[in-house]
Amino acid sequence: MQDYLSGLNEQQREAVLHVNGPLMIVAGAGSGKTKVLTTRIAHLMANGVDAFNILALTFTNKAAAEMKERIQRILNNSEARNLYIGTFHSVFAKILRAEAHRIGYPNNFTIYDTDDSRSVIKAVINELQMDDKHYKPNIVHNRISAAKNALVGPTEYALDYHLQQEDARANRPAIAQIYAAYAHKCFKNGAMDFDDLLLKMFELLSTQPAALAKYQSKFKYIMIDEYQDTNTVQYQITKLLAAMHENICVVGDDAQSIYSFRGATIENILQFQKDYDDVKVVKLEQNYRSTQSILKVANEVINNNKGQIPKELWTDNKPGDKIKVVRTMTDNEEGKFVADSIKEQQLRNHYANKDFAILYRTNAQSRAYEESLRKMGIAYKIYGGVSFYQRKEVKDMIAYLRIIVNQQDEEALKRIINYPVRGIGKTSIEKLIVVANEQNITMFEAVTRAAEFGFKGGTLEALQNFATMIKYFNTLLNDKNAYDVAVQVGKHTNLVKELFGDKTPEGLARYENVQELLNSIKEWTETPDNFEDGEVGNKGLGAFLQNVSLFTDSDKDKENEDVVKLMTIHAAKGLEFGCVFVGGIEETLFPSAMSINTREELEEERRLFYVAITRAKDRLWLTYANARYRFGQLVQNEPSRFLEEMPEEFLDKTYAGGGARNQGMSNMGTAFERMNRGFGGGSSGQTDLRYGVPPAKKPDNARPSYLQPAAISKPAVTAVHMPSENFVASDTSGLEAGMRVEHQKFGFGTVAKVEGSAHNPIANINFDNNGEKKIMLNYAKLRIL
DNA sequence: ACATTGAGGATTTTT
DNA sequence: TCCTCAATGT
Repeated sequence: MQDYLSGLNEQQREAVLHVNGPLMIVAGAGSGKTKVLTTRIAHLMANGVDAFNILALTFTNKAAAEMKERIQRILNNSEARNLYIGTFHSVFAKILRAEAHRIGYPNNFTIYDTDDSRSVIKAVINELQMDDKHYKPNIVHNRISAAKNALVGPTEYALDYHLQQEDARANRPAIAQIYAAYAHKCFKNGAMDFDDLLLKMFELLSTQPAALAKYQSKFKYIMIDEYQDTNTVQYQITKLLAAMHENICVVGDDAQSIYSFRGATIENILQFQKDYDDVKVVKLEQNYRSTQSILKVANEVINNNKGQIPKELWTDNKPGDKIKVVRTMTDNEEGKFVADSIKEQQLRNHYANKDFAILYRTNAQSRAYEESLRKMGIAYKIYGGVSFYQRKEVKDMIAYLRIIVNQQDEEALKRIINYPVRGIGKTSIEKLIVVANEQNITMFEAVTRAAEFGFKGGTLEALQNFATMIKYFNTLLNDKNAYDVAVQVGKHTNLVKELFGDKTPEGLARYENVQELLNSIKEWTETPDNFEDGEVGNKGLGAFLQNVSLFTDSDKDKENEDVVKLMTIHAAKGLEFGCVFVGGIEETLFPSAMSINTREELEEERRLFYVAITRAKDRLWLTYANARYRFGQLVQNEPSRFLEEMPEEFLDKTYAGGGARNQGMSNMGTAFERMNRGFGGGSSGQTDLRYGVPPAKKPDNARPSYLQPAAISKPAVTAVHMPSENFVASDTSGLEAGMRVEHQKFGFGTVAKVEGSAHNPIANINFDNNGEKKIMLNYAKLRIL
């Protein structure tokens, strides 16, 4: 075992060594939080605590896997695999898989993801004869989800005066009714949605004393990461679980709370000290990640929020470059600037692709970056967006697996009963649903007893064949693992064959996706699990499905792929990158137009901005566009108010694209004008004139100037030049052929020509003593004589 | 029963 | 702009 304490600073060590009693760790961005958590768990285990008695709740599965691995490395054994470590959702799903029968659910319950939930809600709305144009499923779902996260059940919802007023005011008075019907339908389907995983866990603990006692005594030590992002249910559950031993350690940073839309309440972390007696508080304030400039800017920004837990992040790291604040004309030029800058940084500072991240507020912004990166031939990967498991073909396959395991699952049944096409049309399906409701049986039972309900001829035959097939698959569950069953399903249903037959590029991709799903099932089947309490490494289909609904794309991320990463700021939480670009720092986008109505909303946007800034280790770019396409239309945006909250002395403000060069202050208009339109000018017609020159379009296949050999190979300096005493770098935006200039190293010379892209101009200069050189104007210091 | 076409709506963030 | 849903035709 390593000497795991030696690499810790004083506060970190304090947090690791305080193992008994409640502990709150306030961990600033980049302060070594994960290190403390993993070391603390390792320390517990090294001192005889059984891994089975430790519960660690993280924000993502990836974080959990990483922690497990680090603990394993510290302890140098495989005990860590016995830890209960994972997201709230996955840990509770696992527990519920053993306990669900206690609260009336089948243990092999299905987990509905967001799409499934919406689809069920839509069906419920239609069955209630309501209009799904007015009761939009996602609005209704958000409302129900918020209620569940606040521990408000359908009955309480219907009786709550304020909620009813709100719904009435929004002209959606029937939400309570839909909520009740939805909850009932999920129950009937033997299914839980994401929120139910928390809600039903709470129900289990609060209504089943035996279950409560079991898990209270089991989890002697509890750790919760990202505590600032927990919601009411999560809070109540952990309170119940920790009540017996009170060895609860929460880690969080109120400045990074960015999930209130999911019901998270910052109160949980602010209140922690009042919830338990003798809470030990440790603050981790030394940042090991970012340069001083980045940290200064971040601190300054977050100080605009009220009611923070007082703390001051500091660092021993080098000062670092100023933060580049770059304005472009359009979102496309923003994308181009970012791609150009990445290439440039790679050549100048030898960064690899994986050192870069492009972060944005909304997923829709990714397209412009994608296009530019593709044009430049830079490898990239987008995180988030439509996940692998949300693709139609993947969901179809999984729907088969779901109905095989749980025949109550009507949602899965509806999805595949006629896919691939087997002659069971819309009319028949509707009839089945009506029959099922009338007879109070499941839809699948209606299928198996189709003859009793007046189905005839081809339709009856199709239904019977379908039922026989599903029942056959079901018999396989007893002695076959998940992979073998899945392969059988692929064969017998013609699902794989059908996709294979489609030779269009999209069809090919779909086929590959299904193959990839099969591969991942195989991989899962072959990976050993933790063996515990009779739950002996179950590799059946049921166990697989429990896992799959909670997978996200970032979980299967190959850490070492050398690609530029694109993701939303939310998805970037907890990650760090050498170079970070944050795009779209504009009013209505960031802060989002939806979040400027209350102080709380605005402060959350600011925290989000803070999270974005603090992802960067070395270099940070903040970009914004004058105008961007939205629904196919070009709309103007003001620069974000957040830009004005940053201290000028750490900023390097430039323009890019649109034919404009780096502009000195002299061209920026009067102080009054600047103050009244924010930095860089807003949308006034006058400003636009300055950019009226069409950008010098070069053909797409043109080699970027900095790829030309002369720009890469380092020219040998033949004659050293001592700069003149009055050497001051000039604004080179107006540099033209024929001008006389002085360079710090190469001395005096004459400009032969100016070339290169608009925001990365390169001058060819004939130096008197050093011959012709290509000089990048954005970086070289030149004095115009 | 199924494919094609056209209109209309969508963008906040996620387990 | 692009995607989804509903109506229409075969």
